[in-house]
Amino acid sequence: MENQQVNIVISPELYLKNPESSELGHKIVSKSIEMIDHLGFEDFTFKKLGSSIGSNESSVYRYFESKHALLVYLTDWYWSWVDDKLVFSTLNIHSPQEKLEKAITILTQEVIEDNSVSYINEVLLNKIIVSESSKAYHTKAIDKENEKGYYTTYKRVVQRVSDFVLEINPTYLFPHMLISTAIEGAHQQRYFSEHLPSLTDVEKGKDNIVSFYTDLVFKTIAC
Amino acid sequence: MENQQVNIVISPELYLKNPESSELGHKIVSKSIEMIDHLGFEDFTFKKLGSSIGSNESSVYRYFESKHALLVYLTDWYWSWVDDKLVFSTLNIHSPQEKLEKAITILTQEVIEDNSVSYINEVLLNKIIVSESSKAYHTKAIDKENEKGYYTTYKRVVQRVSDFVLEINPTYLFPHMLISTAIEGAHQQRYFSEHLPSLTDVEKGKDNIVSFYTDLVFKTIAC
DNA sequence: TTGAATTAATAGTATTACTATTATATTTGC
DNA sequence: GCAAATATAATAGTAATACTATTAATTCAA
Repeated sequence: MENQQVNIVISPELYLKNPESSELGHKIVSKSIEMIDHLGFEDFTFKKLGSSIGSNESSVYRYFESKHALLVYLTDWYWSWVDDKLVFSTLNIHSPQEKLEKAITILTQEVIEDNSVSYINEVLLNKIIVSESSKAYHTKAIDKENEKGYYTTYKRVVQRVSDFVLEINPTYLFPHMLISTAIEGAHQQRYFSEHLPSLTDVEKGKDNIVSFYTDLVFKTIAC
Repeated sequence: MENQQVNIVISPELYLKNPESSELGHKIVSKSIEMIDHLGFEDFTFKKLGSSIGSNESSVYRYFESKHALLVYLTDWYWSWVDDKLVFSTLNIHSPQEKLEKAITILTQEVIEDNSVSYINEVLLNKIIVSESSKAYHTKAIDKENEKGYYTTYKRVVQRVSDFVLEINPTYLFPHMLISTAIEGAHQQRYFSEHLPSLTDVEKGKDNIVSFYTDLVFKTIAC
């Protein structure tokens, strides 16, 4: 899986000019991931980004209409990448149980390898998803953005894994709630384990999050 | 329960001047809840708040050192209120199962009555918790703020209900993860049901969220 | 009634999140 | 190989934000 060829295509609604189409675009995406991870989304600005890639603010604005739009782009990229991993790694699994288990692992594990796409650090991107991505959809413009298709990739991921749930238990009534709870919950628990550990039961050095959500999902859908 | 006398005391770290100590303080808290619900946290400003209560920006700053500090205050107030409800409504329940069920209901249900504290609209405050409260702790200053005790009330709520879990199953290893997953998950599902419904299985007119999380928790802790 | 404290009014600052304009490169079609 | 189109850089500017500081007016309390 480490050498899987990924070919992620992002919907044109999510940018003004495709950052994949130029060297500057690559730098914008690459450096923004580093800077958002390092500064946090609030303190990250296009001015700082521009100057740290030897360019400037207005050039960044030719690619993304706002800071928020860039965060949505990064989030969508992440979910496209995860969806690819899901498809690829469940392709040859026939047992529905094994398939679901694999999917939950992919959705809840920490990303520790960075080797899929040259100019995107997937480890840092995963950290951004954990600590900043909820800001992408907690906005007053959510309904308008949803209509424009900003969140379709994430919905596709939830739908895909919900379908695995239904393969195991076709009568289970809440597969989407269960899977979105596991996805968002795992991110939250990762954030809590680092900053508010008394809200979790994560032990130093151990990663209980994957097994916690695997257990939770299988117990919940059992007949 | 509707007429329970609530007496919520907020830790002095969470304000500069106690908003409970003056009429202006009441107005600040009261109106900020309305305005954050209406405008969203990003578009809410102390300038707008000041002028809409017939006062001004700098007077608001005498109570709260920043917009963010006010959100943390409101969040803490909410959890103090919920903790009060938890204690009060489980006091006379002896069965651990019933106690936990009651607690999960309190934590995951939508607030639909506003009658506890005159100048605080609990219905709107609950809506703010659902759509804005994650911004309170997703900040680069989280560790410093945690040290100052900004999030102790929330932790107390999670601890209290985790203890109910352990009364039922003393060998269950992840009570905090389970309860914080249920709390945050319920808020998330409420938000999704309104804005990204395909991530949920909530049907119009029905409130599946309470029963979904009750079922999930009890199945997960069963031996 | 004096003085302390609270609040209101005003002004000011650095920064942000943009938009607009122009100049200079770079690429591309012919 | 060159003109035309396009991309980028540089600069400037704007309205708003998130504050701080100062002073004046009002209220409260001994």
